[in-house]
Amino acid sequence: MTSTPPTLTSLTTYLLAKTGRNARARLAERLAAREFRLWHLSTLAALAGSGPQSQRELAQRLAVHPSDMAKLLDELGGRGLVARERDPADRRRVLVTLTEDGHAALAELMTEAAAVQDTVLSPLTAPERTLLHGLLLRLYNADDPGKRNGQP
Amino acid sequence: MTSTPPTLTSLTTYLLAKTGRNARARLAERLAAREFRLWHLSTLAALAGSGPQSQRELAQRLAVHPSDMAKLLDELGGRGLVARERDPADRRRVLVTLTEDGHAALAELMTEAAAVQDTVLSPLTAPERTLLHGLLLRLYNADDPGKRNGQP
DNA sequence: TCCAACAGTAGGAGTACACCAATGATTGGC
DNA sequence: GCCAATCATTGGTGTACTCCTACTGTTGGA
Repeated sequence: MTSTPPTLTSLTTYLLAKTGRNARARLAERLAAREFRLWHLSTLAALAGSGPQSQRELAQRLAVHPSDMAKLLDELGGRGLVARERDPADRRRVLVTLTEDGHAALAELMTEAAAVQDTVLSPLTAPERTLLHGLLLRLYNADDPGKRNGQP
Repeated sequence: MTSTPPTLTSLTTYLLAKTGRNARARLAERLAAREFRLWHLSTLAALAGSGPQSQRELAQRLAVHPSDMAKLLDELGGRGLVARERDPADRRRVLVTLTEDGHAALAELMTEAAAVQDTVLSPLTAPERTLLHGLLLRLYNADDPGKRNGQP
């Protein structure tokens, strides 16, 4: 009875938006159980991936407003997951580093993410998943620069 | 420290969420230029796809709160895109029908949606698009019933 | 005939998100 | 040494969403 109008399901982008939002919501839910939000995961991952960097860089990389990045790092810093210290070379900047606990937390959260992914992708076989990943990656990379700030 | 830093793009679900949200935002933008929102499109499509029906049915089908559906239909009705008349068989219900103008509007909006889709999927070849559509459709159908109300 | 259940409506609450403006500290170029 | 530009931070704004509650009609069964 709750069938979606065929008009909409014929749009690939509709399916993309829906399934994406579903995955996102599921992960957000599990992160919330650990008092985390999606941005926290993204931020930790960015730090692990690109090393210590200034808040400005971090904000730009994640396309977050600098003021929001400050708040995010307050939260992560308060839990000891990141360390903030003034850049001795330029004391305006704050160098953000992932702590040991930060690495550990990131690993945990990524495990959660993998679990969610396993659920969401369960209808697909392993080779199909790789295929999907490849296709999406190409879309993602072409996603390009209409940079409004945005989602984690 | 053998660990390669976990990257977000290695998560298929991350790509899914990102690209989906991108597509969604692009469409929303174009609809906004015509004073429409995504729910309007979904609602019109549902009416076209499943024929005249009560507001309750419509709300359930789209997973919108009934009170919000009332507001949506106010807007669509005010523009002459849907007609609302009491069901003579059960005067509590209101039967919602797509008008001529409603069909026309739906066609226009679907054209917009197709245009957006063409942009978003531009990195893929035609057979790849069909492939992607098939995979997503399977994810979508398995998406299943954890029905919180939600997104258009 | 009465009443519990249901359909639709109006108004508003709560939340999450992206954004902005003002402030203080610091820098580099002149 | 001075000044415009830069970085971080604070506090607050606007806007969508989603949800809830109370109220009006209406129905079908006891």
